[in-house]
Amino acid sequence: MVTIKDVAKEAQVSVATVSRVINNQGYVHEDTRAKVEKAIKALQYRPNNVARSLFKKKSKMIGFIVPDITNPYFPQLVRAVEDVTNKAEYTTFLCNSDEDLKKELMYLEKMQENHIDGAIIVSNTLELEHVERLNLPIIALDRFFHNSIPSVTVDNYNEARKAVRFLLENGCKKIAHIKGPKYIENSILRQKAYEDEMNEQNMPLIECEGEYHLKDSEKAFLELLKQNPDIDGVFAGNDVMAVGALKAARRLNLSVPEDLSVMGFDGIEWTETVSPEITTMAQPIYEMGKRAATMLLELIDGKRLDDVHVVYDTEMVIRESAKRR
Amino acid sequence: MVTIKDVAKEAQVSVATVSRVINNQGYVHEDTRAKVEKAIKALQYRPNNVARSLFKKKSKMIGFIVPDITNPYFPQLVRAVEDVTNKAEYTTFLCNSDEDLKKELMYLEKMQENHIDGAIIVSNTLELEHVERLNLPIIALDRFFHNSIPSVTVDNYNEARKAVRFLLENGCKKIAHIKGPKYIENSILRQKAYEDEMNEQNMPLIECEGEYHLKDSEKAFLELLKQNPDIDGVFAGNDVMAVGALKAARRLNLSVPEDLSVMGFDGIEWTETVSPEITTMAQPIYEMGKRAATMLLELIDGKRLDDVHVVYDTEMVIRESAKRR
DNA sequence: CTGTTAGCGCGTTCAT
DNA sequence: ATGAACGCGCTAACAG
Repeated sequence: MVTIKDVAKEAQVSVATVSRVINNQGYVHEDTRAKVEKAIKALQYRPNNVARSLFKKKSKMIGFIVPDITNPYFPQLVRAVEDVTNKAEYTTFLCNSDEDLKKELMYLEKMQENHIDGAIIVSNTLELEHVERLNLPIIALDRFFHNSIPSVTVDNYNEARKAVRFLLENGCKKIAHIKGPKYIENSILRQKAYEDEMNEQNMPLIECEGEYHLKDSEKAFLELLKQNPDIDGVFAGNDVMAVGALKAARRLNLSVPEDLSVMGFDGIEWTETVSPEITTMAQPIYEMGKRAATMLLELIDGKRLDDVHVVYDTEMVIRESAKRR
Repeated sequence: MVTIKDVAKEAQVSVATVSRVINNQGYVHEDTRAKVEKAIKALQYRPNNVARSLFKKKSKMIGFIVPDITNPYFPQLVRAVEDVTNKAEYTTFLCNSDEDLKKELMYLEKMQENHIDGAIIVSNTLELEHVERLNLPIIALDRFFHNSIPSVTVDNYNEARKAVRFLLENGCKKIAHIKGPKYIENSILRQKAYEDEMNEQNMPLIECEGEYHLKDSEKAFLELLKQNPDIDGVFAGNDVMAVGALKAARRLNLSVPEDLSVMGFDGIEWTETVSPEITTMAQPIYEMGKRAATMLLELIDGKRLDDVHVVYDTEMVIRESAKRR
């Protein structure tokens, strides 16, 4: 391994001078700079970020904890975060938590050990103290975490109400809801929105559990449809489950949207791959990831955040599965 | 920050002793060990992996370069790699290259600077010298890289031939192929397989360019169908493009598989979300990621690999879009 | 403008 | 069984 010392020797200067050249700071004569740069090139020298981190207590690395990268919602987020942090010369550690507290804690420790400069987390299981004791800039993404932790989310409740209202306005008489997991904040808010909207219209609640998964949703909703053949609309807690609903409908030879209107939430690409394409409340996913990353970098730079809790609206993307009458 | 020194002071021993306890090596009296462990707990001490890496020249981090995490094939791979490396106490840096040589090189430099212990790469653009000068264990995944770089891939050529043969055997008379990008090895092999199989049967080649993307594929294949209404089978270079083909068929009101048989390649989840579900040559994606990660760890541990170039078969998953007559 | 030097936190000889 | 001391590669005073 070629070190700063080797470069110094090659260029016949001191290590300090080399350091000045690398970091582009302090005075250094043009001629010496040229000599050093030549030596660097000749030796193919790359500064050792580990040594640098040790001294600076800044690693230029950030952590990102997501529940499960194979859930199509998250890759977009990861992409956005990486695009932003990268431009600022940061690298990103990715961690899959499986919504498992133990794993999350393990990852936090690892991050701490590696001296990361900050982290973005998508979690409902971690508690404030776990995060606070890192004593590091943290941004909560996709899910609100705690008042004292800056966050980037969508207005799940109000946007979900809009979704249900859309089904109502278009003449659906019996609207079901496919719920997500009980322990996920988002999921609860979307469910509550459905219930409040329905109650306000004095309409009966018909629900089943889809666990944010395709197969679970398909199965549960199939049962629900069998028991309630007059269901003519469904609001799924996320797009993955909306696809499940579509599959269930197909099994019973129901036409969408003629017999059944299907409404999703999230705006993932799946909604465009299926037929009919699914109407959904699209989150500005990439934008959210970008924002969270930008905020994190600001915190790392010691700046203060303009908005601590950023809440986005969704965009209702009307497609085939539920449309204006 | 609490360091090894603080622990030493608290436990009234030397740093060397604390180090011995942490790393569980060398002799240390049970009583002193207890004292040290108590101090560690009291101070909530965590060893600083940065300092450790500096000394050991081992960071317990590995790099993983993928073209684009939003392509549904890769999250599975990422998942598998992470699951394996994690068990061995490694953390994974994720990098999106966009198949862009510049980005890939930038990432390699970053990895080097951060002193990673090894890397897994999915790339066709990098050249041997770029990778070799890292002087680090490297595994090529999904795409063969160079004879001297261990790899984990599927037998693209032969498995693609099987796919085409399946369409032939089931009576397709005019079979088209939707090609992937020209610069990706996999894509070329699958195309060649199609061409060889067709030529062997003295059947005409009908091709269009799908770029491994949904929209591109849909658009290109739509045109192709218009010009060749008698196409009754299509082998898409990957599943994403197979979905595009399905959408194109729907636009022309063609029934799948009655009017048109559709065959994909990869085995991503999309093939199950659409209707009809797509017949595809499913790669053991998770297994491949696991294998690559395992191999990398073996190399890092200084072991020799049993198989340097691992080639998997695919599994033909016969579903609705193309089936036995 | 440039060089010398003292650590950053840790692991490891080498003594004891 | 334990401690003192050196060095991993780098940066930031401090001198000159």
